[in-house]
Amino acid sequence: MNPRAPQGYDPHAFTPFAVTVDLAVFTVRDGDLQVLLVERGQEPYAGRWALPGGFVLPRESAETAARRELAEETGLSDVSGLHLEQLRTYSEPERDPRMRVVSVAFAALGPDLPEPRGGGDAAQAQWRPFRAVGALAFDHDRILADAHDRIGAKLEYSCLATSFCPPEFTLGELQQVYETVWGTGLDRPNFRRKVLATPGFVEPVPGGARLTGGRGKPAALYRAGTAATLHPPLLRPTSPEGRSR
Amino acid sequence: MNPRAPQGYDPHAFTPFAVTVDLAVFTVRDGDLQVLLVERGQEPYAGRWALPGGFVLPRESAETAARRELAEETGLSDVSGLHLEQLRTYSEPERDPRMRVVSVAFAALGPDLPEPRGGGDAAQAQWRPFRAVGALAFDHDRILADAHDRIGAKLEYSCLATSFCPPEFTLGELQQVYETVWGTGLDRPNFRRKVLATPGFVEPVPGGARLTGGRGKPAALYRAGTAATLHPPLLRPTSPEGRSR
DNA sequence: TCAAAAGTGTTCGATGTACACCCATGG
DNA sequence: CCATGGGTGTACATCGAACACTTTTGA
Repeated sequence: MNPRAPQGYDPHAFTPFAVTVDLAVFTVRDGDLQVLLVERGQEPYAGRWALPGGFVLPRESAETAARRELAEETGLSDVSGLHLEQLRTYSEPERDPRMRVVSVAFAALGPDLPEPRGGGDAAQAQWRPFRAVGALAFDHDRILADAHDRIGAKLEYSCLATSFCPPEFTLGELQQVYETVWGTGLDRPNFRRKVLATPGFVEPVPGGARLTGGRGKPAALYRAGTAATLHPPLLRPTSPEGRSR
Repeated sequence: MNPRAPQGYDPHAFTPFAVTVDLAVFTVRDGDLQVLLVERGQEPYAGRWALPGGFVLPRESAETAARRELAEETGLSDVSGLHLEQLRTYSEPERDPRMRVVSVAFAALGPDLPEPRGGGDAAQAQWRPFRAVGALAFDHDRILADAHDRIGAKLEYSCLATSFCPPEFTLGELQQVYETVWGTGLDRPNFRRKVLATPGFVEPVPGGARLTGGRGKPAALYRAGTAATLHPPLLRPTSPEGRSR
């Protein structure tokens, strides 16, 4: 805050900025990490894919705006359960060729979300495999890469992975989240022990069991626990690669 | 609305915001964690302490603005070596009673920085012990607490601690950074081994040695290495407390 | 010669890793 | 009865916590 402004800011002391939110929404479908993208309808970057987002309205915070946009873009009526996390703010002067736009970026995670309804205009929205995403509009490549890095890192020391799972899930599904985001394989017995040894990470659903692949032994079901952080962390394999996949 | 906008945004689609930066600048002096604060000269919150900061100018990014403010407030001619890190953005509609202000918060770290020159006006700037900071203006309590949490967490898995040290430092000084920020004691022999076992964390200065407390064996000197992250991390003691202090 | 700070060695339990093995189910 | 995925047991290397001990300096 500028201590030199008399009372009420000097109207010439600041430039007005437009403030937007951009969302990197991830989901795991069919063992594949996917991102929600929209196709731009007009210039600049017409026809290019971009992250969904929009303006922050006069009476809302960036967090509120992000959740509103998330609901609009995914078409979900209840997004209150989805994990939404502020990433960082992108404010390079030239990031939007038209005017000065500062964007607060968010990462959002959800379990196998439904197909998005197309946006109001010609713009369409779609889930795209993360690994196959090409060049995006504006600085959205960078935002998406930062979001993926953050998610990957947070899996190590937080209980975030359960946000990618439905309310009841098997340990195999939870493991697949880690493997899908990290792009590595993990040892199933050790993963299992590690997760169960962390109090509050998951809690068993008493009578639950589900067949996952159609074959094999039915797996026990779990719910997300109350813990938020993982002590000690679940580190991703260091050198070349894990094992089974 | 910006006249450059070609077929740009609908002028009614967005509200203009003022964008500021707020800085939580930490330093370690006399084995104490200190924060740079400014005293506000006028309403609102006249006479209250606040984090330094100011408006983002038309042609600069938030990062550039933060570094400029940092130089102005600390009075240092060269702040290029100081660690500056974006924390998050605070955008609650009512966070400034006068108008809509979105603030990008940064955390900055430096080794035993000089006394700040007072700001141009009645406002004065001072180093204050972090543990003794009272209620600040606006939402700066929250920002400061978030900054401290972030710094503490980053010490665990990054080489950030060297940013609190002068160009050449002893392992005892480095350890004191951890102890000061975390508020715990650490076992010196184990700390030493851990640091030296991490390639690129520190590198020895060939002939260097320094007496730290006036008494005792002179300590070898080290420089910051090239590594940025710590694998494996240097976790802070879990339960009640460490040992020596 | 004592206090204080740096630095080394060693023990022991916890943790992670790799892998062998058994269990339940559908085709 | 075999493939497939869930779940258990175990041996071994590695790491970190705790603490005893030596070294070098100033008073």
